Amino acid sequence: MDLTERKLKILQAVIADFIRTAEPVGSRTISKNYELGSPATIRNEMSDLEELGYLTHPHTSSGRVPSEKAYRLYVNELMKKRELTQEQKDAIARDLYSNVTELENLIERAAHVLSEITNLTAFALSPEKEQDKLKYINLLPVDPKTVVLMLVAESGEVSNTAVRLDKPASEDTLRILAKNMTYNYSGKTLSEALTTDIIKTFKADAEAMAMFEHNIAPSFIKSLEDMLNVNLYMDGLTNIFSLPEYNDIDKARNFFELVNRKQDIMQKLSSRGDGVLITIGGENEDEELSDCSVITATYHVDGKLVGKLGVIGPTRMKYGEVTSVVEYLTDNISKAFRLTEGEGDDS
Amino acid sequence: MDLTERKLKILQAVIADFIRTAEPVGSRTISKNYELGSPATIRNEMSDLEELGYLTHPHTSSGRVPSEKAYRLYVNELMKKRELTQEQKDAIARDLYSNVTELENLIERAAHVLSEITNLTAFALSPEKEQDKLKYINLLPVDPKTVVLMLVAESGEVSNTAVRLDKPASEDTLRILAKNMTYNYSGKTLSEALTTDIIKTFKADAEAMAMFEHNIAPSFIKSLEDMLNVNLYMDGLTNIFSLPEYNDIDKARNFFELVNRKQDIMQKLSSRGDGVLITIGGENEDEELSDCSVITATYHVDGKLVGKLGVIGPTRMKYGEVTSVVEYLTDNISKAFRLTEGEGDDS
DNA sequence: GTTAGCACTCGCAGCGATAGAGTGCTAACA
DNA sequence: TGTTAGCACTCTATCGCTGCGAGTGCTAAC
Repeated sequence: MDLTERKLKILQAVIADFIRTAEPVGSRTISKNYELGSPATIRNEMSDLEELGYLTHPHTSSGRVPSEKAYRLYVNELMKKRELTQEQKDAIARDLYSNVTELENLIERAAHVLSEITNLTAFALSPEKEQDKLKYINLLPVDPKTVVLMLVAESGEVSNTAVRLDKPASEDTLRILAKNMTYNYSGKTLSEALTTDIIKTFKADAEAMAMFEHNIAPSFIKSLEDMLNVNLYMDGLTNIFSLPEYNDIDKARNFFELVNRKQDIMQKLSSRGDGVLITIGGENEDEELSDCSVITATYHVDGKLVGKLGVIGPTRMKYGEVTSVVEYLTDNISKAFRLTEGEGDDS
Repeated sequence: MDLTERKLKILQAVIADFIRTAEPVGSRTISKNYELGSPATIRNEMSDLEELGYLTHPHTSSGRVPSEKAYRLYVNELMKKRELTQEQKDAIARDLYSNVTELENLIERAAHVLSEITNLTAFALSPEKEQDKLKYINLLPVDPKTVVLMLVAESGEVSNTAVRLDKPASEDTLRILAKNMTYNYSGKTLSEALTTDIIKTFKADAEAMAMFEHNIAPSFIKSLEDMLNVNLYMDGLTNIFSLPEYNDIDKARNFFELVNRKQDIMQKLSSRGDGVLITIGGENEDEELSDCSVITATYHVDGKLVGKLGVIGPTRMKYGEVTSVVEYLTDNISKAFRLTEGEGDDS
């Protein structure tokens, strides 16, 4: 790793140029635009860099292209995180908060903003809710044989489902059931609630029990599952059409088919580590992503809810810029939601 | 329009062949595969058909391609709606009902199934809810300064929002407000509720009024708007990559950019008429759709909720087959939901 | 009215020639 | 010893040319 100063500068120049133009970079170009010596000198240095594995050659008589190793070095040491300008920050904030009332909404917007700024395909996962706790459960009569099962979580999320009953239920019965449920489940995390054997925890008369078991419990489980569900938002899919690496129709097709498998994508993303994480080309375990880079970051809401967002694009991407934006966005989501939740926490 | 029998048959043959192969159809092909005369005869007839505007010529020495006028004739008179086989119907039903509990879910699935069967891009709009009526409104205390505003509509849809209050509210106050709201709004359609001047209809003490006006009314309006919102589901976007007409990267790009503008698409779709509707190429008012055909159909739930689904694809599409599938699907959605709703209507 | 035959048109794949970008190597220079 | 100018060489991309094949339109015969 003991590259000379000049080699580092040349490498950086090649990477910068290639990221900008997507064309192999020749020695003359570097020589002209940077004060690093004559084309011949640059050539010699480039030749060394190639031997060291930082550059490659599409064919003998073409310029140099950075290897994954080069990008890795760039990301770790050379790249400067470009701090966003105030204007950019303002623009992001404006876009992000316009017309947003719910977290899901904010997340969706974040994916949108991210794709707009980076000109890449962006995604965002709504928070994982394993740690969210049930706070309050209620059963509300709508008509004699319909009740609404309402669950409120500590995060503020509310779920409700209309439940059909086999026989009419008295308000009393409902009240008892709801009380019982709240007593047994409030304070439990959603996943705990889901794995608790529901029936055993109950005390009520036979009729109420039967109703609970046959009508309410299934809906309760379904609601919990729904609340636990993580949503994936994607945006900027068509941005790849502007990238020369996807000019080939088959490449474009593969990309779309990849990102269309939402289940796969969600799994891949959620298995990634925390913080800002950059994986380049073959560093992605996934064969299909071997010529893409993926940048993800984690946002936290109230130190409990955790979600991810990021971009996917060709290995040639503006790592510095994208990283800054992704960081800024995750910070802002955390802030925005601590704020909303905070309004109430002081009571 | 007084085409001879043979001309009609030839036209039909050309259309069928072109729909299958996407290649201009030559006279020899027709002559070999159908008993309609020698190549020379067919050529003469084709020449006539061209003069009448039913066929065109990409260039002098290539086969014939059907014009939009030809497709229109085909759709109106020549095409046989291919009744689905029992297997196909079963497969659809299986796909459609697997794991479906809510209407939204069913609609989303319908779009999926439709795209799978037709190999085209399919979309489905969730029902318009202007005619849905409010049935029941409730305000439920969660903690001293949080209540949940719950709206239940006659269609069974339930909406709720957590509302933060400026000051704690007593259960009594909430009960009075909820009663008042139910009294004033139940039986009103969602749009009526939205246009009713909310404050005027109220009678309550000053404090309750203030709380209603500042905290609850805005959430109420938002909830109504949410409930009125129509969702667009699309599926099978990548199917166009299998179509030769989208082998050109620019064509593909345009298509994706078109269907990505969801707002536009929704507007275009909802402004279309009822029943099964086929628009071919230039018949679409929209410039961008001028080389596409669009087939939509309307589904009804309980004779009240109305939504649309359909496909979009090149003018060369299997009109007969697609029409049948679209019809079968809309019928089944109507049935499926009359069923679910029906369970309760007998009470 | 139908059909065989034939000249003609046009798109397309394959081929070679050419230009241009860029390298690697050698030799000279500081 | 490191740097640089010069030059031969390599490889790609582009253009024009050619020949092939598919298909037409027309004419004349049936």
